[in-house]
Amino acid sequence: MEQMLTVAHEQFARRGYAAVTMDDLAAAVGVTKPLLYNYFGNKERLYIACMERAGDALLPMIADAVAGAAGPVEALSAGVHAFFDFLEGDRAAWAVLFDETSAHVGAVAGRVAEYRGLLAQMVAGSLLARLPERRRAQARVEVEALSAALLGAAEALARWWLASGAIPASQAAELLISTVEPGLRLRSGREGEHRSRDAREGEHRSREAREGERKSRKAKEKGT
Amino acid sequence: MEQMLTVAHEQFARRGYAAVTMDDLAAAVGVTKPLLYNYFGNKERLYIACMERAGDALLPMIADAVAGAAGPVEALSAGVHAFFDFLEGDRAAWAVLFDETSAHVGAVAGRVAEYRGLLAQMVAGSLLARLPERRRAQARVEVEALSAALLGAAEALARWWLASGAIPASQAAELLISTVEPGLRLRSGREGEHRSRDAREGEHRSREAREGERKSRKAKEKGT
Amino acid sequence: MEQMLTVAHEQFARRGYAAVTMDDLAAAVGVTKPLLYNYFGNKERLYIACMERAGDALLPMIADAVAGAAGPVEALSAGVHAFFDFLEGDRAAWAVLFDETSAHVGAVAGRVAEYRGLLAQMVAGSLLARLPERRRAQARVEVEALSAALLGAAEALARWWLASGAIPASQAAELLISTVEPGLRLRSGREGEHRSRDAREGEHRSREAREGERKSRKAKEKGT
Amino acid sequence: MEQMLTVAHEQFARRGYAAVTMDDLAAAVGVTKPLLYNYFGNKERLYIACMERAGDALLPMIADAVAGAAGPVEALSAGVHAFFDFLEGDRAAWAVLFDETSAHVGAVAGRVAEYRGLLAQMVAGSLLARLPERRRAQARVEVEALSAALLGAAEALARWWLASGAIPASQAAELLISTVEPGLRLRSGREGEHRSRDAREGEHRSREAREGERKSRKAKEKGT
DNA sequence: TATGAATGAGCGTTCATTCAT
DNA sequence: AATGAATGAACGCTCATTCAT
Repeated sequence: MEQMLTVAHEQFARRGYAAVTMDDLAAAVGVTKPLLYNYFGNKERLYIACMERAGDALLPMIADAVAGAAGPVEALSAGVHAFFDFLEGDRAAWAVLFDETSAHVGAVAGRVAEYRGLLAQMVAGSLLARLPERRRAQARVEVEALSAALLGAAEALARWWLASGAIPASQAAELLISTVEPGLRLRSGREGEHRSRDAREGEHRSREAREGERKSRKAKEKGT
Repeated sequence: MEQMLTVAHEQFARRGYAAVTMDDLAAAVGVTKPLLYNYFGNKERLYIACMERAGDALLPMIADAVAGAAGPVEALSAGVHAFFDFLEGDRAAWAVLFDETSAHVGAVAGRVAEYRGLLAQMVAGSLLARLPERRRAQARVEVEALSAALLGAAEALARWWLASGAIPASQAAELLISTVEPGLRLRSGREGEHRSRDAREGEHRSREAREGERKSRKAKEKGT
Repeated sequence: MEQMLTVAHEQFARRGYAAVTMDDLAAAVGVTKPLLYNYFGNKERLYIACMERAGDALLPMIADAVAGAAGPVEALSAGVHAFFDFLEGDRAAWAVLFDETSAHVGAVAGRVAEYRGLLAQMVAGSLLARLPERRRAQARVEVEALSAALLGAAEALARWWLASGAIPASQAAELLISTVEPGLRLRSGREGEHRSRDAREGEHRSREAREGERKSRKAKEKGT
Repeated sequence: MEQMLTVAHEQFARRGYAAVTMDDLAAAVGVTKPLLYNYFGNKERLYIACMERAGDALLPMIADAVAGAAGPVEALSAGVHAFFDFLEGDRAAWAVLFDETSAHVGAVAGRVAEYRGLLAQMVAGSLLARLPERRRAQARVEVEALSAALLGAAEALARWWLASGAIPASQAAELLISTVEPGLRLRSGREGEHRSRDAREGEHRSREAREGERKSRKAKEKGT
């Protein structure tokens, strides 16, 4: 059962949903097709099971990273790093979660959207947290758009990174963060309009601090 | 012939390459399958024809916009705006050009990669233009990564925009531009060596520090 | 019209009836399909037209050769030589006349059978001519069988000769003639009752002997 | 599985490779197409399977018959009889093995050629066995041609016999044998240099005479 | 007379899915 | 709990053939 998922995951990730047949899978796992159907019902549900295993590993990782961050800036950084760390750990997981080959397949599309939505919410949450309460409502749409864009950037960068392998995952993450961070800061500043010079400077300082926090928090988790 | 492409384009965009059958297309166009084959040879080539029509409309638009810009900043802005203007004019074009449903289909994959590559080159060109000659070579990899990320952001934002339609295209474009612009400016400044010594050292230090921390953490994990 | 036939003939001969499409033919001739259909009605009839051109050239050649021969022996020789001369002059003609790729195609089969039948009749005529009037009726079936066998030998030898080209056509013809001539002479002699009693008995004996040997050997095998 | 082959064999034999569709076969067997594909992969391979069943039955029968023969004369006789015995046992087998309807179909052509080649080799072996060692090399080409002719005669006679059924199989076999035997004996004698000078000259003369007659007659025709 | 444009019918093949055991 | 055997439903593609002009 566990091995079925593992093998299926690997196959889907490498060759895409449509290109993998149930015969292939059965042969690769070393069981017969009816067994696959007994366990997973149909191909879609098998794929979704793979997705969920990956999603249920990725989302908490990011959620924890974000939740453990001291402020919005740190949350973004921690989230992106968590994302690339995850990829580094399981390159295939990514492909199953976000490969759009399956995006048009009925039941799968919903599930993919769901995961994307959860991620987007988390990103949006981070972004909104930068804003003072009273601005949030009116900025919600823009934040939604920015979340989508941010996720898209992360996905595309991840794809590039997986394909080229030219730089370390953390460097890729840093690249993305450092590119959007100033813009986001300006935006929240503008939207917030009330930040003191101190806060801005403090931001600079607190970035290093946050990194440290993130790192130490993760270390603790392992110990758990 | 033109109508065939139009209808096929619309179908592919809406339902994805794999989900559209030649029978569907023939029925939708109001002709018979053999006619489709007479004109386009096979399904792949029909899809590619749709893609090319879209690509050959999109690429020059962006290229012109970028070429006509006064400087790097304006180029980015003009390019992104051109991209969203294009989408506004033909929403489906986008999906056919970048829907990954077809990415695993032999001959199509190459063509998709080609268009993506051209776009990425254009973006990379804009980004590199910010750098003084002698820094370009060593920054090339990072620029490649940034191009991928930027395109990903634009694609994702476009997808969101097409799905929600909540804001005007130009506003979506502006959102993306204003988010990445400051970061890109900082980067090119830094890489261009025109920054104050302080800024360079500060950034440099904190970056190395973070990297170092993360690395040591990961090393420890391995030991576990 | 004449060129159509020529090109079609060449195509059919080289690639076989089924493998040649009307599109191929139209393209090879340099006209459009409807023209082909105007002239020949359909593919079958076009093929038959090719066959007839070849058959109407081959049959008279052989008929003349046979008719001009001094006696039965010479008739056989002249016929076989005429056959191979014909092949030497137009190698493709052969393939269209006797390629069995088309043998199962309705209307063609009949026409092929017709030509074969005419040839067989001519051969049978030669063979029967060796027999005195009153024996002909009772030998008719055997003569029919021999005709078929002889034609088959000639066809197969022709195929081999066309493929290998190892010896001149006349030598191939001579090979066939010299191999069957003695047997046919013996046969007509025997049937004609002009053979000495010794010859008849000798032949008879060896025949029974061979039969006996064969049968007993088979019986032994069964016991194994 | 066995029944599939049997039915397919019968269909192919009766209607030819091209005329039989997989749908026909499935319906005739009483199963569905996918099952056919499960077992045989594709149409070609199914046909080849039929051929092999026939070939693997025919070849050993002939090989054994030839091998068990006392001398060259007996080998020929035994071989031809084995061939017709085989046909008598399974009339359809023949058609599948040698029907040229399939000769142009890629993978099949090779297999057909293979079987023909094996048979031809056996025949050629019998014929060569008649010759003294030192003559074999130079006679090889003629023997090849004779093998082809002999096989062609047997095939054609078989076709005639299957179609007419006018005489017993063994009589058909005997007819062929008695027709070629004397000629082959003469040939091996001549090549073996054991013939009397008279016989050789007589043969030689009549041969040249025939050639001369033929040639001059043709020359006259041209002048007409 | 000749064609550009179009099609009806069917073929080989595949795949997710399901019984009977 | 697991399978060997089987299938319904399409799918991409081709070909001989025919109108409208």
